Amino acid sequence: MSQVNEPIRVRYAPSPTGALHLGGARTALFNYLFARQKGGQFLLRIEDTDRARLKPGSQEQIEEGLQWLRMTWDETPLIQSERQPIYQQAADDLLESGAAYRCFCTPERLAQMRAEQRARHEPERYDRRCRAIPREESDRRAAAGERYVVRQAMPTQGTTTLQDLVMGTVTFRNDTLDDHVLLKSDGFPTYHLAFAVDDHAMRISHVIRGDGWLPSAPKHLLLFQAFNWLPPAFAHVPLVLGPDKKPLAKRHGAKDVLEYREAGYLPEAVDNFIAFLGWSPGTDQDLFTMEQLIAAFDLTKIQASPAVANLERLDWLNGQFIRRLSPDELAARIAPKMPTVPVQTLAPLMPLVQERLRTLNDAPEMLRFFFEEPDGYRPEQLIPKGRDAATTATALTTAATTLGSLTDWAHGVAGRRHRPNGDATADRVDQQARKGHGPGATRTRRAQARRAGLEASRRERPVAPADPGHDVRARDRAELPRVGAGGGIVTRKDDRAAVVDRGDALDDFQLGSIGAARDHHVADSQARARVDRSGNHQRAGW
RNA sequence: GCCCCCAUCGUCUAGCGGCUAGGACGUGGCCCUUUCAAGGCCAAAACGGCGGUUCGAUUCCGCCUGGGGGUACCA
Repeated sequence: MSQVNEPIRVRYAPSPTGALHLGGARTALFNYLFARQKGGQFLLRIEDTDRARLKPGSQEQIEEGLQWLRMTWDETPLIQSERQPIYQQAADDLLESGAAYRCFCTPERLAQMRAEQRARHEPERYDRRCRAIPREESDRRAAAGERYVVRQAMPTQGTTTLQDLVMGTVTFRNDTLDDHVLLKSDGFPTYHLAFAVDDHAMRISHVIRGDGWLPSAPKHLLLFQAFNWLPPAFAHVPLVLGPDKKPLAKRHGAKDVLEYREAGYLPEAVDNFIAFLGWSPGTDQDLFTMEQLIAAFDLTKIQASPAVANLERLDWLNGQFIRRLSPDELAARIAPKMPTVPVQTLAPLMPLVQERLRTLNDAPEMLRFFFEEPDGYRPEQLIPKGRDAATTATALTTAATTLGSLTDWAHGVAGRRHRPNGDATADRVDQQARKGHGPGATRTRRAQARRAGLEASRRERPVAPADPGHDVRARDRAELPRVGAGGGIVTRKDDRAAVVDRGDALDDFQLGSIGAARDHHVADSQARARVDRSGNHQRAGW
């Protein structure tokens, strides 16, 4: 079915009716990976034969999405609306050979016909009335200016079998095939005609497309046959569903892959994520560079069942990729998210956040205390549980004095000082699940918030809702200006500082929220953030 | 209604007649830890149902059920 020794040429053929969504991006990626692995071409075709649904700017949007995801195409995209005469000619050829015929039925008659078929519980398809019109009469009526469409004349018996690279062998009975329209009365081709004509013209070797096309695949095969053309190989990939098991691209999640860019996702993570929607290399490796994806990709390993997009996995992947960036690279990626901060200022700060980021958009909030005055505390917020105002004031004053005397604020990369991983032995003991709160719950709330933010296409994550009566500290964290998020990374430089932050009154405190300490920080962010880069931050390649 | 596709943990998946059914995300616990993370260890969690074929079925076949898609002068 596929050509022997023909060069590999594939295409992604969106219709410009909107943005590039995750499912479309995946179809494009599968095409792209296949082409690059085989040393073939990856082409673009704009299917804009439906003038009614066309959306201006959509093509640019789709192209930008593809570019962001690092999919580059070869050759100039083919625009179907510019090729009308070619389709006309193709339809004429089919008319001539008897593989198609003119249909003069009005939309009203067709509607009535279908209504009757439905009432009789019969399959709804064209009753082929016009197929019986003699050629001469057909020509005469057309010449007289009567409106018509061109329909494909399907064989009435036998079967058509498709060898699909993903779905396997699929057989259709020809008598169930509809004489569908090839050329509309406005002179534009339908998808079916344009598809066959263009894939032939573009010398496409493999058609990798959504499995929504599977039911019409036999018609397409028959069409190639009618033209006496060698058909391409087919691979119908199952669609991507949203969390509600409904096809993606409709109501939920980001409709446009570019929204993922806005939400702070790395293109490499998104590529990795969508590649694994319905495909798996069959190994345990789950982090892949584009090059590795190209090397590992295998059309025949694509799952035949639809995949549900698990956005939590994308969050995790994104964190993994962020951690693998060099600090400079990370700073460059974060820079657009913090337009008021020069990238050189950002760079030394990266080790403070690199281990904790899940999206780039988390960075401004984590780094905020470097650049902003606190927006004010209510005194009661500063008093830890079990303390009173007086002892708290004393502690804060002591902290301010001690920290204020420090001159060197080198950072030890908190949490990374030779800290052997503990081995947990007494594990299986007492695994009572504490539902509703605890660290896990906090994480879940965050993930939900992140997604909520994505849905709303907002940059800012809404503050996690308080959980009254349960985890007081978690609640406080949510309510306080989130300076505390940076608190822990406030530095400690030597034992002295350590003594201070262990000070009696401070043990339940987030050091970073201490204004005096913060002030000191703000005084000289550069010097202060001389970061220990010897840590675990060089992770080139994996 | 008719046609087509699909069916392993909540999710993505490995499996291609004999496996303690493996991995990942997420979840829970422990460890590490001044916070949040990250990391390490551990745990709970799946072959939709019924019939066949076979010495033996998650795996092959059929039916059912359940999803999904198509059924336009949309792509």
